[in-house]
Amino acid sequence: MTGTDHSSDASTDGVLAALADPTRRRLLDLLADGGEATATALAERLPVSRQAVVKHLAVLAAAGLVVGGRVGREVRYSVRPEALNATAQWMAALASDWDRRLAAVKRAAEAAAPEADRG
Amino acid sequence: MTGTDHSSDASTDGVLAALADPTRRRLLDLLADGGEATATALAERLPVSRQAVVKHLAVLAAAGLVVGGRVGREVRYSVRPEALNATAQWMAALASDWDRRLAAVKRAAEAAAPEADRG
DNA sequence: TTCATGTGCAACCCGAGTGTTGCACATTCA
DNA sequence: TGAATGTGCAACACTCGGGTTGCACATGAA
Repeated sequence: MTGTDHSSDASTDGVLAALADPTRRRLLDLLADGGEATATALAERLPVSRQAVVKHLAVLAAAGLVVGGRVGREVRYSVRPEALNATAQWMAALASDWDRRLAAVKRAAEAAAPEADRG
Repeated sequence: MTGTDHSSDASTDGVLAALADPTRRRLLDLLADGGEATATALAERLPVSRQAVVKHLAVLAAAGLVVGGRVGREVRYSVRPEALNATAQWMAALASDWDRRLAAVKRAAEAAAPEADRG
């Protein structure tokens, strides 16, 4: 029962699912590079239709990775680092947790049998 | 052209895809907690069949997140932190990259129009 | 050898996600 | 006002991932 459950984290869940798709990562890259862009403009730089881009942006927005604001008749999207930062930290914590446990297991094994059994 | 393409990273790609699924995250948690386990044992602690677990473990192994070794007639899986660490760092780098760009954009905007246009 | 346990492989089902197209609505500009 | 541009919504097709079941094969124990 050393368990700290990392498997179900409401906010990171959406971020991980969003980042799993290559097209969405590409969108994030374009947005991070350009600072701001509309779905129509982004679609011109990708091999998919505008509607596909819109759907991807909706997923990214739901995950908190981007935010879109209306300016006149267009909707400009931009990147939002907070959610990504949070997930990066979650991941780093998980990794160090694994390291901790593995080190503990290794120590236990060595303590139980230094080189062979010793009576 | 400030672009540093984070969107297509061969190794992180698999890790992100692997982590996108809740059942796989749960598996990783069980493995990190128990240190080592077989697919059959893991299936008993999850609401899915052994075969489903086997498939998930294959995905995790392909991503480098777990490794399985045969011991007699059973295959024991354990967690491997390296790939996770690498992806966590990739993600942190991406996040700080976003921060950098956004800060630059903000400075540029403020420099261009301190409070209003000034001729 | 016989039985139990654990794994491997294959076929199959099903839902969700990705992508498309078509059209209606909104906004800007001539 | 009308034309151009951009967005929103809906229906549809298709693939793929997650899950299941069934059975064959391998290994350890009695």
